[in-house]
Amino acid sequence: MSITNETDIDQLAASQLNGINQRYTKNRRQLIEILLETSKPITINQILESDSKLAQSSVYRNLAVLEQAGLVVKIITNDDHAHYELAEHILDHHHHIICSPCGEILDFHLSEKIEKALESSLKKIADDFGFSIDRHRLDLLGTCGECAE
Amino acid sequence: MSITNETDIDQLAASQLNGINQRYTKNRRQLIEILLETSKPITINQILESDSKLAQSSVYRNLAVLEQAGLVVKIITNDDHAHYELAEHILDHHHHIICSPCGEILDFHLSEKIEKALESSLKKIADDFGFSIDRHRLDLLGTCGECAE
DNA sequence: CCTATAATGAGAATGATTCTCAAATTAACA
DNA sequence: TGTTAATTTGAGAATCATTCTCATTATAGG
Repeated sequence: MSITNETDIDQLAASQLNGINQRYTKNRRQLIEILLETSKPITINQILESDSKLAQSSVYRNLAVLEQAGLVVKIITNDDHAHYELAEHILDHHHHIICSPCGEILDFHLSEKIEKALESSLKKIADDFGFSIDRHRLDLLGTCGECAE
Repeated sequence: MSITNETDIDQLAASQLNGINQRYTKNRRQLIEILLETSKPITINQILESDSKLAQSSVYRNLAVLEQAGLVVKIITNDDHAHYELAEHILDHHHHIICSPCGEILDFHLSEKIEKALESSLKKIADDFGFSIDRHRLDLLGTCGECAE
């Protein structure tokens, strides 16, 4: 499942924002667009560089709102600078491969078979711990080819 | 593989610190001890509360050194406050179940079968991306029983 | 026991993120 | 299409976890 049609995303965004009593404003729409154009998670600084008209404080605030609405996911690594990308029901379920030296993050997919096995395993574990689970995340930490040279 | 004997850990710590030209001092030993006593990842504040004689700046500095030496792992969630625990060759390979509301982190284990399947999958993926991998991490994000009430 | 080198502690500095508040925008309705 | 009330915005100040500084203390190795 993955949404690529612009209108669909706008409707979805408006609806999910509405669900938490927030408006789908021009600024918020622009953030969604920027994230759509990028194929990998990006930092606030990268967002600011991509359009100098954006106000830093608004970007922070709006990404937080979009995250609350479930439209955007904030990715924290051991690096400073959080990264942001669209939620999985807009992109699709995937995981992250992270280069520790340079901080770059790329998306990868697990085979459906392993993903399924993992999920059922995790469900059982969550039950044992008395947790209700929102999501899982799987990261590969290492060094990219460029940084290794 | 898991080390519980105190002497063994001291030898290991001394050796790994020595490997990066660092000493196994009383402060660093105490941090290792505190982490050994705790069965789950803890924050710097929790460490400071457990012994008021510890200097905050030294704890930060020494945890960073212990991390470089490969003795300690720093865990970043979406919460503020990083958590720390002993490295996997001292404890054992495991993953984290995180309560988003309260920030608590607990350890869990995957069945050996799934863990193996996952690892071989990840190895292939890393190759495809031209990455060399240090480790992987798998987190379950949700709400613990207590926070759900 | 000396000496050179590394570690410590207290507090200052840093920097990503959050907060504040006046101005601009928007939604809803007449 | 105006009017009004409520929300969002932007610029800069404030916050706070973490890192840095530097004088003092501890350590290793002769």
